[in-house]
Amino acid sequence: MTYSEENYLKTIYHLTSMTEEAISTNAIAEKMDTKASSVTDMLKKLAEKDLINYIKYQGVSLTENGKLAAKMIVRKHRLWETFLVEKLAFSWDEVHDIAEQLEHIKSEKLINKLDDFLGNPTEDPHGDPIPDADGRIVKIEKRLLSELEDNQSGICVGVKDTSSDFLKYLDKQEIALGSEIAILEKETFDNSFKIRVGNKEIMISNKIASNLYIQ
Amino acid sequence: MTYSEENYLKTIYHLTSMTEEAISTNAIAEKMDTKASSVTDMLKKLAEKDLINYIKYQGVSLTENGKLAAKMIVRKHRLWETFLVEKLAFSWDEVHDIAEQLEHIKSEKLINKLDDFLGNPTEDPHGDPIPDADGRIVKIEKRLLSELEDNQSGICVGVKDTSSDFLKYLDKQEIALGSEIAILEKETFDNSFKIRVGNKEIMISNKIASNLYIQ
DNA sequence: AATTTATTTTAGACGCATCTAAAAAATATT
DNA sequence: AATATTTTTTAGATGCGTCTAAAATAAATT
Repeated sequence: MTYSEENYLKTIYHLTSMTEEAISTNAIAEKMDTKASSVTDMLKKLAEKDLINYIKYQGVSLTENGKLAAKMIVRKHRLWETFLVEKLAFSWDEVHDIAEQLEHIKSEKLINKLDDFLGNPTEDPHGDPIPDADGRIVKIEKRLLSELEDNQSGICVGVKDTSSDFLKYLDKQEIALGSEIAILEKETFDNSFKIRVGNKEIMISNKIASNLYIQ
Repeated sequence: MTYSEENYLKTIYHLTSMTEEAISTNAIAEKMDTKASSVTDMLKKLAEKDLINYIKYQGVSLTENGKLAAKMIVRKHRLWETFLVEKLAFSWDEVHDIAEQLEHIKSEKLINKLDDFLGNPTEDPHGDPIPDADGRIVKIEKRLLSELEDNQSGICVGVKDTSSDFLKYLDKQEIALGSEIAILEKETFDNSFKIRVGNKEIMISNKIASNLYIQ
């Protein structure tokens, strides 16, 4: 599989997890910052290789082959991210672009040895699950912070938005995976929250609360 | 720089270290298992970017820019090899192909952090020097085992041939970096050697002796 | 239901890295 | 020095992934 094919497959996989319906050509093009015509060309190739189900004008879905292949790319991405943060002391906002390159390295033995070296982690530095060598994923129970009510609390176990900007904001507010977060007050007017993190009290917008996973 | 440009540059760098003269198009083509016409095309591109000195029909040499760029690729290759052997427990005959991929990952920060993580090694698992972040190389004093005479001895500090076949042979004979090797007898007829490694006595051909570096 | 708008696909082009076949230049041989 | 051989370059083609512009289809609107 080429570098480009892998990127398409991964994108389709991620889009699939956000909706029940078939994925549209435009959705893929937008996510990959490319043109719809380029996407169409690639979809033909992926369908030819039995990685996606593709009917002209009807969008696509992953075949079992495609889903497994996509999971293996995600596995590599998340294991490399874990390596970068845990072993090389990168911060969680720096690792995405590098892992984006590392995920295309072809060697099953490498990735399995890396997995062992890291102690077979089940989640990456953003709280996202890492598929095992067979593609199995350990689902963790989690809710968005924005779904909590007054006086409820939980542990931060992941982020929905993994953009560098958002992660840097969290660093600034000293919110990390494992942080205990308690809702002190929910403002009904704009759905913002007054929360306590550690022993600090801060205000966060609903947008922030909608991107933090709590357990 | 593209993946392919980097490979050409690295090849020219390695060929340069074996001769004083300008590198021929054919030499590059043979080493890279490609056609001379493909090489010519690439040489034009590299010359355009001021990475090589190229005069039609006269062969090529690296510019200062090109030499530094090549050293950075070699640095990456050898640091990754070191990582694979030291941290992931690969054997020294398995790492070349994977490092061949990893050497193209683009991130200066990554490679410098990896360097630190490994303890700033000066040599890779085959005894080859690892250029530092500025391209400096610590030259180690070494001779070929085949240059020694009766009753001389030394420590194995590197291999000239890094092919998987040769490395596997060495593993079988229990010869590794750091092994003490003593010449018991040199056979003048075929220049083969009777040597002692550890507490074993074995016969090795001149070809073997000509690919082992001793200090 | 007809028409407008949006989405998706096709057709044809381009850059990159490669190739084959032929031409040009350098080198070796007689 | 002339000729033969080898090396290198050029010319033109191919596959991959991308693009623009235009055509085809689907969805939304009146």
